[in-house]
Amino acid sequence: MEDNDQLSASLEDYLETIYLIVRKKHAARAKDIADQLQVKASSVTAALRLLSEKSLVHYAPYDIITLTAEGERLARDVLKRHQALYHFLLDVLGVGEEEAETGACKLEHSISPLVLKRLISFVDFVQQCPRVGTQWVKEFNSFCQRGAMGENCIDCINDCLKKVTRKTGS
Amino acid sequence: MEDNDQLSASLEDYLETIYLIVRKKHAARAKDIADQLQVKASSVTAALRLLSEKSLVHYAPYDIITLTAEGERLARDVLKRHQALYHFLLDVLGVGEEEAETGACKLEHSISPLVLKRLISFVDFVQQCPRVGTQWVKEFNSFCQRGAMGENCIDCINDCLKKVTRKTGS
DNA sequence: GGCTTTTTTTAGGTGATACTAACTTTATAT
DNA sequence: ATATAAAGTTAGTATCACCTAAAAAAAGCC
Repeated sequence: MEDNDQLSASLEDYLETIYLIVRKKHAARAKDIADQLQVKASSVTAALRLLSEKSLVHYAPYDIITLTAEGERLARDVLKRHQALYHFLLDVLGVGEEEAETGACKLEHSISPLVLKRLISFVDFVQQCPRVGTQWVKEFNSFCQRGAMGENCIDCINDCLKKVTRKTGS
Repeated sequence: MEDNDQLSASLEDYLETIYLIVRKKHAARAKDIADQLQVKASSVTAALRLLSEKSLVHYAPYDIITLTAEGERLARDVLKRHQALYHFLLDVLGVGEEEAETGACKLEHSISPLVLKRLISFVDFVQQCPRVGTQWVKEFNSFCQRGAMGENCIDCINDCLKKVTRKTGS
């Protein structure tokens, strides 16, 4: 009765898509899923039967589609991976929004729990750490464009120090 | 005659494995590949026929296996992705060696050229930038263990500033 | 209600990838 | 050198994930 095995990348995509549609429209139709994933309706039917066998979706022929509790849990997990990668790609690596989105879509299926956890912490750390922060990320972008370190490292660090001193007042 | 299409993750793995075996032992046998990739010998034969059709390996039944120039080029490319990810996971995110290795193996097939380029630059930048560097990476590790920012941010930045001032002598 | 359109399912096919089992070829060891 | 072991191939099967084409069900409209 239970699903021991991991989901395939494909089924994870179906789950994620259903979750997003349900969140927006209360329930999903096969057509919505097909349009979203750019597959034919018959492929959706096949996927729904597999997900139904694994008790991840409530599905009966011609009926409306929703996620089971377990299905929703897994969908949230996929989405969490997606968003962590998206933010890393966009806010740290500084690739564009579109590239961050497609990149997250592809990578989300092969990132392990530990790497995910670390990645989330890292984006958090980069944004929180006064030694780094947003300005430093911009510095990285200049580095990428120039292909070399900037000249004004000491000024950069000094600016950073001033900012922290001012903020904490010590 | 030419291969327009992208390689599958599976064939990339075969190519990468063959490259590594050839580099170590001059030529590869099907058995080596099967052992390395944890598949049965018959699966290797099938893969070799596909790679041979794409002119990526020199292959004849019962004969020894080597890569063509194009095969080697592609194998190096996979390996480059693998190593970039490995270093990011190990040296920046600070997951262990084993996790970095398995993580790189899984992610290497779904990373785009742009993200790859950025990731390589990023690891480089983190290691070169005086504002960041090795010490900061350690700081990130503490952050991960504690789950919160450290208390001594100003000292941390001051240390960093001193180090840079000393080094450049200005 | 009945007709048309849309949606969904079914049936059947393709290609990729791996498997098992049986067979062939090559290597080894006495 | 020849029997046995190891390595490699072939043939047939299974799964996954997509497709097309055609049938069935549901929804929308007069």
